[in-house]
Amino acid sequence: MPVAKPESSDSRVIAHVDMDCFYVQVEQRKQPQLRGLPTAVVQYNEWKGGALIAVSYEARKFGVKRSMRGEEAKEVCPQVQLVQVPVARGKADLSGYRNAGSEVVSILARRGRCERASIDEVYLDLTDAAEMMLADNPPQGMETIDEEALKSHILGLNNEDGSDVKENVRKWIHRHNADHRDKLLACGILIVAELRMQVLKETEFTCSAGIAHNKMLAKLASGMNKPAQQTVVPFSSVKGLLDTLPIRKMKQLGGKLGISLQMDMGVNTVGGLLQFPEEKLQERYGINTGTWLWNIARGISGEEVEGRLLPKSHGSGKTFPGPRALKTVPAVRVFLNKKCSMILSCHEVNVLISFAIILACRILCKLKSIFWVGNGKFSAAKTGAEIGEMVQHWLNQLCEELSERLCSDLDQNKRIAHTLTLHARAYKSSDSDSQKKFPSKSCPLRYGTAKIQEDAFNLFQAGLREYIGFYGGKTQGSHCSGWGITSLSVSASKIVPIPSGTCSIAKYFQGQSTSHFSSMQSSDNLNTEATLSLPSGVRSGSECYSEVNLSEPKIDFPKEESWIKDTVPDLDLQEQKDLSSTLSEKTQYGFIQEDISPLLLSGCLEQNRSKQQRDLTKDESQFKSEYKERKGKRLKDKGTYSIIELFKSYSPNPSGSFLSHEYNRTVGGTDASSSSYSRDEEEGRREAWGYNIDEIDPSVMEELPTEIQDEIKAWMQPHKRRPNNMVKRSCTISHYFSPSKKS
DNA sequence: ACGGCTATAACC
DNA sequence: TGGTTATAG
Repeated sequence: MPVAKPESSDSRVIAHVDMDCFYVQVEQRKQPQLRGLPTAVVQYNEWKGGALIAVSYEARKFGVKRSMRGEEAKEVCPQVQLVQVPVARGKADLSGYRNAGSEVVSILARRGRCERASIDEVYLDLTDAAEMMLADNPPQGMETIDEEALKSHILGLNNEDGSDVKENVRKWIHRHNADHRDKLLACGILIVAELRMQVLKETEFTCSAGIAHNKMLAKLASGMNKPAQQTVVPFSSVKGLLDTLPIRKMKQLGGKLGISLQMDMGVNTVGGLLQFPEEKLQERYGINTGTWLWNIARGISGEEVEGRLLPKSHGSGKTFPGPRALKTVPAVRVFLNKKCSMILSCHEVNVLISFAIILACRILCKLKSIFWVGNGKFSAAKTGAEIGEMVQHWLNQLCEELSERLCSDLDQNKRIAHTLTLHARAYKSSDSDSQKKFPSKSCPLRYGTAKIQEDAFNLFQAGLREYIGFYGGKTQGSHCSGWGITSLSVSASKIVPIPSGTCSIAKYFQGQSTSHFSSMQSSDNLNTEATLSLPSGVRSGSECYSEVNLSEPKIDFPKEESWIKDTVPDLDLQEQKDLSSTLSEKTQYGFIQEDISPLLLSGCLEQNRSKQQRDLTKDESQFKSEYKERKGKRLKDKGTYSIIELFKSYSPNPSGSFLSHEYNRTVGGTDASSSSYSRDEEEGRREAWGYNIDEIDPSVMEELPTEIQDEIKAWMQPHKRRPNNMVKRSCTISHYFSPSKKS
């Protein structure tokens, strides 16, 4: 798993910054009266006081630990303040913490390349900043050293008998005879101290940091002195550090690999690895892991700090542990059924009363099952159909959250996700292979909450078909009863920035509209060129996505309302092929530019529309005829419309445009800027995508600055080397049009 | 059959 | 490739 990347004589300055009990700090900022008190953040308060996921340092003094239950925490520390994780849509909502993390990242990114390693951790490459400082204003010549920097811990600095620790640090920083690497680290100390103070000042959060020559050592160091302190690993103290470092403390070695090292190789410290030749380690753990191990034993780790401020994927999930599993036969029902049969078999009881009781039990069960769907309290259900409803209910919640997050990512960072993946865990109580895993499934991601919900549910059904397997129809009815779902999650990945052309055009308009674009621009945009410049025909026509099998028969559940629906509008076979080949083309590397605007429109605008307007989507036959029509027109489409639509979608209000009405009319002949869509306007909006390049008033172009004009011109005649392009694009657009079914 | 919810990366 | 597995906080 870890990949080898040797690099000797590493003179970089790398920092790892780790927020102190981050969730607690976020809650304390919200409720300042909690500051200084033993505090813990807890999620799901129903069962034994909920599970702790973050513990303040004050509370840790009392022995409160992560992964305690709320009640346990109260036992060891009665005065502990328990704050609940916010709940939205029946699940924990971490968005407050994610946003707080972004605040921090935007500050830490100021002095060098910055990699967001998790919600509360970043790596910084401060080499350039340190070299610059060394050249311009070296610490050795500074009169005073910042107080925060003086509080640093420098590994290997001998602080003996009551000597003034800060004074020792000051001397270390000031040393003129230090080697170049130590001097660089001295600069790193000052820079990181300053960054940490800025973080504190601007966000009220404290953090700890490690400063070293590579990521591995910086990470190691950041955890050594917490909270609110920083630790430095000079080159000279690396060996001493690793020689005694328990091997499990090393990142990546906290799991099975670390256990294996201990058990199979008898190695208990990182330094203990030194005795093995590289070949031996490779032989045992594979070429990559082997070299990696050999290197870390020597403190070598060439991993670069990636310039990435934003996450690579978004996900939303929920577990339904044990008793709460989304399962077929709930305990309560079994219990009641037993009672019922006991009563029935008891002769002295009046038959009429028996029936009344049974009826009452049935109603109770029914109520519970419905109630559960309403507020998530009960997991009672009895048939596959009802499990389906529960799954659908939760998937809808998860997809809603995911969609919301995708939309803000699009808004704030101008990025689009291309793959939707569904994960689930399930159990089968009766069957032989009960430990069989529920397969995860993915498909192209279409923007828009309803579409994501629909697709996710289809993915679930595809997974379920595989998971349950097909054992005949009716005879097996009873075998289907013993299964349940213990976790569900949906995630969006393959997130790429909108092409730079679009971005620079967007920036031009940014100047004209008011504050629509938010501050967090990622350095990821740099990747855009690379993405776009990749040769487009590289891959042969092979499929990019394994298709969810679209034409499988429905599963027969015992007595069944078959809740597994057909998954796609029934296009003819050729059309389906077109669609899928489009998908593989589209998602090859990045995407075809023309795909953007349908995404933007059908996605985020739709999100802003009210729910009752959602049923405006076209029905299936309309969709099909429109699809065919577009197939016919494809050669006329040149991609122009997508520019226009893109502009519209950048408008500061939900539906309107920052372009003037005149502009809209000129360009599209449709006024799409009213604040809500009527059915007609919806139609107009759709039709707008069909604009022919010739329909655009040339004067529109002339209003733009020349460099933008050039960009657009280049954009209008793209993909010369790829005559097939138009066909594929056309299909893709139809794909985005595909009607959302009810959900 | 309670440690929940995310996220990343390597492997095949 | 997508899907699985390991890892971490």
